[in-house]
Amino acid sequence: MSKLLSSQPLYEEVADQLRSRIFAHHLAPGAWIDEQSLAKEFGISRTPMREAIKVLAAEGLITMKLRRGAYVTEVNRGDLEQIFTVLSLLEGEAAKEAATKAKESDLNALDDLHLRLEKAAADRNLDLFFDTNVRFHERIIAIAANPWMTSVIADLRKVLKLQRKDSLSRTGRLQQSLSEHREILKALLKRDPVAAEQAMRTHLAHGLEAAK
Amino acid sequence: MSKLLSSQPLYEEVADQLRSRIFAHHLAPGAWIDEQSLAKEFGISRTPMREAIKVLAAEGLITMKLRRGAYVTEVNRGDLEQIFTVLSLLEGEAAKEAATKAKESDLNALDDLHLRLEKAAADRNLDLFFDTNVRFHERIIAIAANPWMTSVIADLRKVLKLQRKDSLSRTGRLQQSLSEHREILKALLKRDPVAAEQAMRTHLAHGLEAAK
DNA sequence: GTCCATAGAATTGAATACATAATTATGAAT
DNA sequence: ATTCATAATTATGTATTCAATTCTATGGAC
Repeated sequence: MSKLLSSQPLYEEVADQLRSRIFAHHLAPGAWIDEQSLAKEFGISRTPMREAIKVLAAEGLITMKLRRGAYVTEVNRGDLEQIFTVLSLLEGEAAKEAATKAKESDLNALDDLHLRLEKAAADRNLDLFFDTNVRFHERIIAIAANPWMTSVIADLRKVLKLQRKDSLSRTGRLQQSLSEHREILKALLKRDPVAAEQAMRTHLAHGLEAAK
Repeated sequence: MSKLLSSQPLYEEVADQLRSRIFAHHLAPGAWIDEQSLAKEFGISRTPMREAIKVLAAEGLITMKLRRGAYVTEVNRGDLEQIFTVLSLLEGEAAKEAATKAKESDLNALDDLHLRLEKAAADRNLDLFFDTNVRFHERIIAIAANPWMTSVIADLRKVLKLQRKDSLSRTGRLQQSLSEHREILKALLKRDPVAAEQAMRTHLAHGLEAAK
């Protein structure tokens, strides 16, 4: 089945779809990736499927075992701690830099996002809350304008998504997360780098607690 | 040419060789990766060559352009600044954690490595100095024992290696680097996390200056 | 009935073959 | 002579085929 004139290579499209399946736990951690069945299901040959698997392996979502195939990566408590350690460092730095680099339009956008966050929380709309939360963080990272840092953070966040995201549904966690976001926003609006960094680090440290 | 019973997949072996060629600037930044010629030269088919290229692309050493092949990544001054920002954060954290986590044997090993470093400097043996320097840093990172952080640092350091490493040959830079290492070691031996982090950050910040 | 050995099936790894898009070269028209 | 169009060549992307190893199942021995 030859795909013509696609704007992105087939293996990337396949990688996207595999990623979605993994995040949706349709392919659960520890599960074996049956490249033959999946290729048949996608209507493609094994070649682009194998290339897609290698992309996800490089991202850490898939673990390859020599001559024994590919498996969805399993992250344990230790991995989570280590990843959060790195993430809080990097996103803390991003917040710090954002405090000085942000343009007025950036701050307005963040203010708006935070407003949506408050609204989503008030409406108990967890999906929207989660989505807006991600966008808030991504916006701060974008303001720091360090593509290498951005890409590292993105990769680590992908690995975190292997874990189920039921943390926010915990009693009180949503309100706490909200108030932490308020602190971050406040520091950014005051253009206080140190406070922004501190607030972001605290927020992510609590994120670990919430992630079980 | 079928390779039997190899302990690592062919594409990884090929990736290693390609990496060496890139670091040696035999494949210079901006150069086109001719997968056909290279596969023929390596005596393999294009399949594992393409897989190896994807691995290096994930590491950031190679940049792929849709239907236009793969090229050795070119890093500019801005990239270097951004990468050093991330590296000094992460290796600073590694040094901080090493200060408390290190066992006596670790500290002895670091002391020994530093001695070799002083010796290499006295002998004006730049290659040995550079090699020992890398091992000193790697040892500290290993003590921090955070595989995710380790892997991020390793990837970023690979990208840095795209740049020629003539910085240490600069007048005085070698002596300065040495004295910075002394500071790091001193802080670790005193098990002072804050000082170790600070010393490592300073060291890497100067590394950027030295990298042109 | 359990354990080990061997044969078969299934699956990964690699090579070859083919299709499609991009680049280069050739040639005609202005 | 220069420019544009078209043909030939080259390279990438994908499919198919082949080889070799691992897994599984069957059968025999204890």
